[in-house]
Amino acid sequence: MSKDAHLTPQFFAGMELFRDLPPAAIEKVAASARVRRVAREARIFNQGDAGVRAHAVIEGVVRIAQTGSDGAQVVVRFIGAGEIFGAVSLFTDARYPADAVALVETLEASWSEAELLELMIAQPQIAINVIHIIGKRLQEAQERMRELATQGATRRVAHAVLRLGRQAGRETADGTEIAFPLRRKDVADIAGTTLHTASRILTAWESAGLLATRNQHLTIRQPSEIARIAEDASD
Amino acid sequence: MSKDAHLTPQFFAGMELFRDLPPAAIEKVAASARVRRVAREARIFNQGDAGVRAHAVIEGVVRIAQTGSDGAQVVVRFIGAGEIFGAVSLFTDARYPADAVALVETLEASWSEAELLELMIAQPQIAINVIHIIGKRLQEAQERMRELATQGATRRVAHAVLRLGRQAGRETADGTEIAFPLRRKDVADIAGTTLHTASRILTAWESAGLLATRNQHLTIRQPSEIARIAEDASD
DNA sequence: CGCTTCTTTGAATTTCGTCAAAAGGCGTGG
DNA sequence: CCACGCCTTTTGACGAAATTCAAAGAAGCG
Repeated sequence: MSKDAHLTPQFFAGMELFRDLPPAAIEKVAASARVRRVAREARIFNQGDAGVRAHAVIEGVVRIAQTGSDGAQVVVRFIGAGEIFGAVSLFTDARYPADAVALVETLEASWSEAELLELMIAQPQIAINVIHIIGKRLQEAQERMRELATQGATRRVAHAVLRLGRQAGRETADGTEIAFPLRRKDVADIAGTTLHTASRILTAWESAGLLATRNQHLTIRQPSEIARIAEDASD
Repeated sequence: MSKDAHLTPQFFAGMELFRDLPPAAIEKVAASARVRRVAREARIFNQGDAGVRAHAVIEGVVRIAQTGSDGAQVVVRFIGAGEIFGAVSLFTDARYPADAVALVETLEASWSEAELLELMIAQPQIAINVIHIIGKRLQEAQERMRELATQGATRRVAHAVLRLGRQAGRETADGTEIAFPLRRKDVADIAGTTLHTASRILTAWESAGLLATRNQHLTIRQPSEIARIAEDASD
């Protein structure tokens, strides 16, 4: 990973959070950001931690997962470069509602609640961007709720794979490769099923040539076929 | 229902959306609102409709439900007096992502995207309030996702009932009564199960004296016991 | 090369959805 | 006021789907 090629104001200007801001405001954003390098598998924050900050991934990937009192967990989402996380709880709880773990070595920026609030008052556009971002996530969450409530495991896994491809897909000769390592357990926790069921489904698709996994890296070879399964009520 | 006793600026000032605004701004809010009376069971908007506006319930209750391509649906939430709805899609889609149906006769206010945007630019506090509101909803959605993915139907119904009690509970001699009519199907669509399973569970609780339903009105008689079921991993 | 972590696979069990049908409530209109 | 019809709820039986239990196989790492 490049040392700090991304620590320029240009990077922040390209984030959805800071879209349509004047250069002077971007300077302020860059100046108040705290930047940290995080090792693979390291935790950026834990569910229940106080001292909430707003975070953004500069380079790398972060997994956001919520754990219940019984230990069962769901992957809420993966955060890639330019995306924000941990910001929802800023104005609500003062406690993080989920865990954030780096999937690969990651460079991360963050702002305190006071800093972000000040930026938003000065630049209402930032607040509007935040609404935009979490609005989309709320819609996605509601879709996933419907899927979980009404569809079988196979379709949910198909949706999970497609969503990952859309969010973190990289085109290769072989198909769409998902840019970060994914364990079967991760897929299961996204789709809302068990490690075992997810394994069976993915292995079956692998045998059928719909996708391939090599070293925890998943490649979608026949997106159209997986899309068909995702929509096929008989699965 | 009172004719238009709620159409005063005071009502808007009490909404979370317009919290901490100067009186002059509240006046503007009131002036630009379009107010409508909606009959029981009438649709305020349909999933897929264009021409999105931001809505708020002044009096009554609205059910927000999302329907999949296969017809299966989930109740996303119920909106009571003072709460907003339909606002998430404002900055994202230009299309409503769900249906809104009045459960009882309802008085509803709405603003166009342009109006709300103007209000937010002038008063960034409004945008911050929106973030607060949809942030809470996103957290709730993520909790429900975890429940749907990991818990059995009994616990989910228990959570649904408790959530309803918290949101729309009215204390009576008999216990906490939920302020609006609820069909078994509604409970099922909230909990993410079928009408039949929901009926079995609720009937069993009714026999055990944990709750009562009279004329589609549900009263929670033993919240603590239902809370125990909601947390009990063995259910 | 051995250990740890992840994945695969089989079999038994359970839960819940589906199918089916009857019973109950409420309002309407005769 | 009663009877009819529609909508909602209850209940039973059955079957499919997925979780759980169990164990072995593979792959990467030190």
